[in-house]
Amino acid sequence: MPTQPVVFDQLQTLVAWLKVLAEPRRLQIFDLLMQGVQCNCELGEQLQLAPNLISHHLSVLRQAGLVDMERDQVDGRWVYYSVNLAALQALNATFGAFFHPARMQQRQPTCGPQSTLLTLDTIEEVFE
Amino acid sequence: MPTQPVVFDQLQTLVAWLKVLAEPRRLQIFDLLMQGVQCNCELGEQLQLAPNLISHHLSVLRQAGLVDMERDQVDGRWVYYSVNLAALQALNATFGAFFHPARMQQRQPTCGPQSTLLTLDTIEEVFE
DNA sequence: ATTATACTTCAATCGTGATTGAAGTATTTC
DNA sequence: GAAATACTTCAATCACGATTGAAGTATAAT
Repeated sequence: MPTQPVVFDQLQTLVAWLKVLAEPRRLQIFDLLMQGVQCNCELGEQLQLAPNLISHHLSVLRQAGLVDMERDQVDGRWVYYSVNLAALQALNATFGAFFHPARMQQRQPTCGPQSTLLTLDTIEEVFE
Repeated sequence: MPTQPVVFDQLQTLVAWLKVLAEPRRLQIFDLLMQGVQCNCELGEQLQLAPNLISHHLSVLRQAGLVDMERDQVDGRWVYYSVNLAALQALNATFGAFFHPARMQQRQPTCGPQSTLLTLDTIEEVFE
């Protein structure tokens, strides 16, 4: 029985991130925040989306640690949102590692007729 | 009004991929296929999942172009699945580009009190 | 204090997609 | 040709999450 290629926890973390980002509006919001700090109303105007929806999506992004929030020092009614750089770096590194083409391996199925075919890799084992 | 940072189509494509992969079982299946060719039954045994579910997830992965399918030449009842290398490369490149930390930019909100504060970038424009 | 603004939270509805179980298909073996 | 195997497709249920609308909160202006 082959060992599990990626640790379960890593996979769960990756799925959590993917779930958060696999939503058009949310990905757009994230993308807009890559352009720099923005407030709810700016995002809403650009995406033609109601403020409560923006707020909701931002909270999801925030819970995932992908986005930071900061209240205005002068007028506390305003809230500014930005991408969390550390999270972005972690995200990028994890994605890059997981989906790196070099991780792909050669392997024959262990069941079906193919499993009995000899490959260049296994043929030497037979003669031992 | 700022220009849209990423073209809508690109974003949709990315979301489509993310949706497909943002599912624990599916990501596990994809991860297992990174180890090499496998058939339905092998995957099912490793994940303790019914064959029809495996089949369903594989068809989703296949529709997204991420996974290829091949019938056994000797015994056509057996079907082998593998990761599509070109798709993996495209995926990796797109993710890498989108989530690259270097894409992050400095920007001040255009509304709220912050918008009236002068920055080093904008202060020279004022004197023109 | 009262009102207005900017945003957040809550409750309810709606839709998409995961899961389940059963029927269907393709292929090989007897 | 009939039975068996490996897998696929279909129909139905279930659950999670997006959306909506309304109430709630925090802050500032009057």
